[in-house]
Amino acid sequence: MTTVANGKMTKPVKSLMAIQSEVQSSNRIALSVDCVIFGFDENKLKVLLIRSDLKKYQSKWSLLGDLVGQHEDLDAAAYRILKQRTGLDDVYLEQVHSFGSVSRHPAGRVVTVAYCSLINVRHHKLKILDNELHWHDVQSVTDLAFDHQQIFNACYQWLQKRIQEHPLGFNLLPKKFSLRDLQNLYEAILDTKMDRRNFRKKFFAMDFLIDIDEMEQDVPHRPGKLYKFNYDKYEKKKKKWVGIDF
Amino acid sequence: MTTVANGKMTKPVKSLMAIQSEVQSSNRIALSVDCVIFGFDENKLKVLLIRSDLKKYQSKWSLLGDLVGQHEDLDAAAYRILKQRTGLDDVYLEQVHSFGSVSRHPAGRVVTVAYCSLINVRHHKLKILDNELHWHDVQSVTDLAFDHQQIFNACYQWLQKRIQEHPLGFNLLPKKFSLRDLQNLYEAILDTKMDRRNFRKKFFAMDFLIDIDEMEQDVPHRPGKLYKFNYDKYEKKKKKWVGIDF
DNA sequence: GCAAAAGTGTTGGAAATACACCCATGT
DNA sequence: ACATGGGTGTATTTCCAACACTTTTGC
Repeated sequence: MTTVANGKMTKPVKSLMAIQSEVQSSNRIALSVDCVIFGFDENKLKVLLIRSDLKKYQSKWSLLGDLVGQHEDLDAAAYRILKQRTGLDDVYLEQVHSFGSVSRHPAGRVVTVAYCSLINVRHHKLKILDNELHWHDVQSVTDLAFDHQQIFNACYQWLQKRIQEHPLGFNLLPKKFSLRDLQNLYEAILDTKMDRRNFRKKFFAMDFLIDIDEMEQDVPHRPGKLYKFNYDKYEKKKKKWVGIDF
Repeated sequence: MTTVANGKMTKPVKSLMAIQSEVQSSNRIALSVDCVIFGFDENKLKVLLIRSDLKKYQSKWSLLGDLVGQHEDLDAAAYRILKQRTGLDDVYLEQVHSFGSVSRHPAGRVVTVAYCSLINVRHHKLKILDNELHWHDVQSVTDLAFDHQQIFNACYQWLQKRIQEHPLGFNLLPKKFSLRDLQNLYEAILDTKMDRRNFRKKFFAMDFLIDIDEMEQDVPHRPGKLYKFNYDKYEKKKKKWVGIDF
């Protein structure tokens, strides 16, 4: 980081103190984290929303966010918000993008960093239901508060792209799942239909599924086999991708 | 954004003023932008670096950055830095990632947002050479100041992935280029060798190159044809990608 | 005429797609 | 017995990788 303000640089070197004073000057900005928390239930992709804190947006839904503390790592702030809202802490979480328009927040300048999290809805019951916290179908998410619609859209697109390249989807499923569950997940997220046989072939060919020799229970049809995802094997085999593909 | 600090939320709605006071409270953080500016020259991928401002890092190179102004959009800050350092303003620029470890900067808490820019070295002469601003081979970039090595690595990886999926590379080339130029660019960025015939076939099949019916000049061998990239056609044809590919 | 890189096609293998029938279970 | 979805195999097509010779220019 440099400290040029006008493009004319005269002193090649600054003392630590000179920079400290700039960093501590009035030139500081409120920084928040907003979490887009995806879940999967009843074969639909869901997202966690709350009612906006703010009167101006009282009737609108918003993402889960909070200011980042002075002495808190950015990632840590995201984990804190997740923990506070869902009670979970060992979850998938990834930074997606930062949003910093001057006028994005009515209370003043707030730059926000968006994080995506994928959690298993069944592994956790929402306990803190303040602000009407609950799951919404992603299809029905419109007109969020602030610029949260834009943030949500960016994260949803990110997810769609991401699950095609990385095995994130498993975070949304129970540890044991059937191939049908897996396909439903992909179809829901990508909003598409896939051929059942080819889907199956593809995943078996990847060789990251462990057959745990159990079957579905209480289904009104022939039960399917259950599998676990083999993270270790995936880590070892990750492909190096070289090819051009616009 | 909400304002819960302890996970127990009592008031479901806050006034704008209540939030304003939080945003304006001491809970603010210095925010900077760091630019990783890539160029391509002599068949090598280059990056712009300066000497660190800071005595502590006096012998080290660092990225080009500056604090974000109170009333400045995040993207605008990145464009400003580019303009100040390179004199260019109509360039490719994209946000990559934010870095927010508490201890990443010795002068205090500074969260930084990394941007990548791709510019054509020939279209611009560096005029402001303060802090020994100049181009470095990416291969030789090691041991940057602050956490800039980490930022640089993230941006370089981002670039490698990105040029395989999107036609960014053309920003690094002159408007008119030969297929050899294009292949050299890809080989330099991806640090690999490609088959000339297959490369050619691939790009012609994409059908985004315009044959401008000119030839290379002053080359000591048979001159190649020159092409331009057809951005319009690309925008129309962009593929929708559905497929699983870990 | 020689050096250096441009330009050009074919072939074999791998992967993706499309597609239809039998099987196991619950009701 | 029937309804529901599970499980499997094959033929076709498409895409990718490997590979060698002729052409044009400058020197």
